[in-house]
Amino acid sequence: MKIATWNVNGVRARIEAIVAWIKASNPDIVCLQETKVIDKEFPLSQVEDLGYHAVLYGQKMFHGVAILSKLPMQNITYGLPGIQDDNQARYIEAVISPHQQIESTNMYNRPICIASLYAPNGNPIGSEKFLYKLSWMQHLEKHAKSKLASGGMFVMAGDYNIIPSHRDAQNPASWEQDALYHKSSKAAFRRLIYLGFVDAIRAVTDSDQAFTFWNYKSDSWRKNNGIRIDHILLSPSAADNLNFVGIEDLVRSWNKPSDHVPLWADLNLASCLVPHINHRYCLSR
DNA sequence: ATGGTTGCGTAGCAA
Repeated sequence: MKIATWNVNGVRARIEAIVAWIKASNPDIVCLQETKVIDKEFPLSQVEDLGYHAVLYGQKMFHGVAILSKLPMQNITYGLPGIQDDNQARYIEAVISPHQQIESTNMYNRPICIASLYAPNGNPIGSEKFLYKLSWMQHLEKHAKSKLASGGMFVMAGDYNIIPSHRDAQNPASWEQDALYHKSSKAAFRRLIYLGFVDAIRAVTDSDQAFTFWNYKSDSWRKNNGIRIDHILLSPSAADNLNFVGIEDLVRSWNKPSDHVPLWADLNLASCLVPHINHRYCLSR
């Protein structure tokens, strides 16, 4: 199961590129961020024509997240749990794989929970926006901890707006006064890792060139002045089934690109098949 | 570089 994430910077401006990329990449699940559109104006028919279901959590002008999936989705959560009176559409979560029986066996697929998130940018440092970024990350940590407690497969994909380490920027020094690279931001990301998540990219490479974002300004793409701020975090049971990880960086060279590129992780869910349990006593870990 | 670019929506903010 190929799970992709892409901050598209405006789904209406990007729909042609999204359709072309989906046809080329054929993901099973797509987490979108910065759709910048209310739900009724989302270009739904164009993704449905490609065979995807969609769940949407958008708002006017800013932010906005969505999940597209070839399989139907259940138990949708709109907004990051625990944030009161949040007026920013930055989180949506859905459960996929409805315990389908595999043909002519008694094996079933385990459900997998997918989150599409768009964490706050937080600039400038010291502002209300910065405090909101750190607060939002605290709520994410709390929610993620409760999700891990179940032991089920959980994948958090999206734009975290955090550069985790010096390896994740072409020019780390230029980010030192930026909220994306502030020590409190990096600490918030590490706390997610400490919970037990696996950073999908770092499971497969130590490369210092694994960027997902290049600023529109100052010719950043041509100079490869990039950063890695889009991440796929895998719960332990999801990470156990990780096959491949990829960054579709060439999408950045397309006409009218987003400033972010798609990132994906492929899980071998065939190895996640579980027998249908009929026993009276069933031990879980 | 107190800048540089893009999307949304049509001024100026957010990134």
